[in-house]
Amino acid sequence: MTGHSTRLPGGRRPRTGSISIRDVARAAGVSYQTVSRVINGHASVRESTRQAVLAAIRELGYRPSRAARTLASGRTSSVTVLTSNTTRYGYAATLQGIEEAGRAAGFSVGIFVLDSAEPAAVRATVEVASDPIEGAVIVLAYDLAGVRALQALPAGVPVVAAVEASAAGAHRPYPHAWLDDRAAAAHATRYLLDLGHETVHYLSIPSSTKTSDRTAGWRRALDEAGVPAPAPLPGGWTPRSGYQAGRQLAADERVTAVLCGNDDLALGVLCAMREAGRAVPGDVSVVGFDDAPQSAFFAPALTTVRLDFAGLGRDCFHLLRARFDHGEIAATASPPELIVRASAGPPPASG
Amino acid sequence: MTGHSTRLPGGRRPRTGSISIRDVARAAGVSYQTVSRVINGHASVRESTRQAVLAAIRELGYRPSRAARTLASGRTSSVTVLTSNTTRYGYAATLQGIEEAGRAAGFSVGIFVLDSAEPAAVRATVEVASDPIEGAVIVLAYDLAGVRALQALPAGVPVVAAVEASAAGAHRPYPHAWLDDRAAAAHATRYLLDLGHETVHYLSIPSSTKTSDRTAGWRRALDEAGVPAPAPLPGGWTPRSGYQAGRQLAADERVTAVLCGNDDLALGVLCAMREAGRAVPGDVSVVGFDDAPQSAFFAPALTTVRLDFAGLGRDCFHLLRARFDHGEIAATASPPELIVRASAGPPPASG
DNA sequence: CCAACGGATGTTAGCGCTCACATGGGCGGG
DNA sequence: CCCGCCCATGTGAGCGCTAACATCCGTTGG
Repeated sequence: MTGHSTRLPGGRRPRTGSISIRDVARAAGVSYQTVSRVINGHASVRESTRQAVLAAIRELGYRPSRAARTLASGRTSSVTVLTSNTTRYGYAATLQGIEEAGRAAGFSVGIFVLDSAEPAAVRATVEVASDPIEGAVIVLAYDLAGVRALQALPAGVPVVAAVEASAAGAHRPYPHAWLDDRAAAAHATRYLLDLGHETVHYLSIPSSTKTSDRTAGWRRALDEAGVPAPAPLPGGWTPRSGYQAGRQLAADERVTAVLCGNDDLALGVLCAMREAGRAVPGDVSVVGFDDAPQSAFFAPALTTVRLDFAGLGRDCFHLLRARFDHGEIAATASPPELIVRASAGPPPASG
Repeated sequence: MTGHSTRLPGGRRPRTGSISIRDVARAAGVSYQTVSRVINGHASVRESTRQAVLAAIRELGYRPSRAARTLASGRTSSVTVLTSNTTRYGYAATLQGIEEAGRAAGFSVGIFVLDSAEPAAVRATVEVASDPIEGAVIVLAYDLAGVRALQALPAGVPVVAAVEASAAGAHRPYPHAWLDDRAAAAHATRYLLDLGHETVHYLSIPSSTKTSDRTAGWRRALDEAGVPAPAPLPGGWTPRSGYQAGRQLAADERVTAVLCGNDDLALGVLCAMREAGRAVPGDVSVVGFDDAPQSAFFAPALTTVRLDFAGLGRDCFHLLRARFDHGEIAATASPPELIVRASAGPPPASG
């Protein structure tokens, strides 16, 4: 027998070819702990040592392993965002905001999309998405799937939610950030009313709850003006859905103003009106929601409510950190703002 | 002295409160290795044992730690996608495709956005994004930032790229997936030519390389038809950019057909034409690229090229896995397809 | 001139998990 | 009736890193 040259019990695969902190230490002639100190910017490392380590790092092309670091420290440096969609403007922009804030703080952000609002499916996705150590989660709870995800999240997972306007009385057991789309909807409705319209119809996006906030804002404005609220039309998210609803709206001579739950819906409505020979804004005014980059170029240019989704995303991230670090965070999202363009005007002369 | 009750050297914080495989093992009365086997679906675990372990898992609410698993196995189960944007339709849809395929395979997907194409910025982002153990990266190299990221990626990082049509002769040192937008551009151009237009103008998106593939396809179709190619107009990504270029185009009586690098650009052009009193498609035909969900509802409905970004995303992911697992993957992305709607028609009667 | 100090560095343990191997108990065949 | 085999399970090691502590050294002040 060749003795110790035989594979010892536990003699291991050299597995990954990646260079570790130990390789760097060897190259720099220090202990690996010193390397760790350099990486983490700890004080009390002599400048010459630090330089030697840095040189070794560069030479070997060493990059730290996030997994190992997370495991060893117990501190995570990544967030997972749960969303039902990545292509819709509001969602994508929020995501981009989260990523921006996260990257600035040295966090990596992961995404999980909720394919369906089906409780079992949501539960399954949530299950894998909520890692006990990678932990932190941001849920885009603009819709049913998101709200359900929030509920399905195991207790103890640090979470913040991006939600529709926070209801005054609603108790939410998790930190959350929101854009005041309730006030925004009220504002847009009032704008239309002030233009002289007798009432304003509302084409809604699918709601996350029984009472959508945009719907609530619209209804409030109508109530305050003492105007009876027509039944809101339930819409989807897409232009197609807006188009279908738009055909109904166009067929009804009495509708002269319609507020849409988002710009895609408004685009569909615009298309349906054109097809039906109803002039916008001559015969009917339409106002959108979100101010997607395209909306200024619709025919006619869409009057809409601008929402600072990226700011909301950043706020969500900061809220998450605040939860662990300190206590205070300043909101960075701009308040909603009505962008007046060409798609809304006074009602036609004769009623 | 209370003896061993004093903190031993190395006596540790019980740090994370999270339940580990060992807690489950204790609860189920087996070794932690058996728990590991159950989790990983290994054979040779007696059914009764498996059930006991499963019960313990449920009861304790145990969820495996991805970090620990990755670290121990050396195998990663996550991908990072590098992109310069998340809101643009093509990017967002590709991302969604990657996520879908990834989730189906039990992978988590992270994103890093490249804020700028500035080499130093790209390098910095790439540096943090490429974890030596989480390793795998998909780059959305539709633009300069993406292409630079590809170059800046440290050697040894497993990477696949989503690129513009693969140039026949171009040697790419990494696996990549693409949609044949070169052929698609040629097809769209030919369509316009066949409609009777003397030539076709091209409004390009910013190119990742000196020779964009969409541009190349357009030029090829023109060459094949023996038609001189007008200078392509350099555009950006946004409707605004399309609008600005569109004003120039509208001012030139000779342009009767314009192909746009994406639908946003086309939207801007449509807007500019309308403003200039040039009828679409009566006076000038415009064709877009991508087939965003909005495009069918533009005024007029946009004739455009549909690109299967989600399929491309899925392909990228599978390519990445194939690199390590087996060798073959079947493309799932649908080929580009010209969607004929209302924005293109024959040129005006008199030349 | 030596104790006490403190800055720089090394040592030990272990995060939660997987891998390679060791072990034990039930079974069939000689 | 005992051996060898295999299935089920346990044990030992270590993935790359951080935290806590130990140690070593050159100073300084009494």
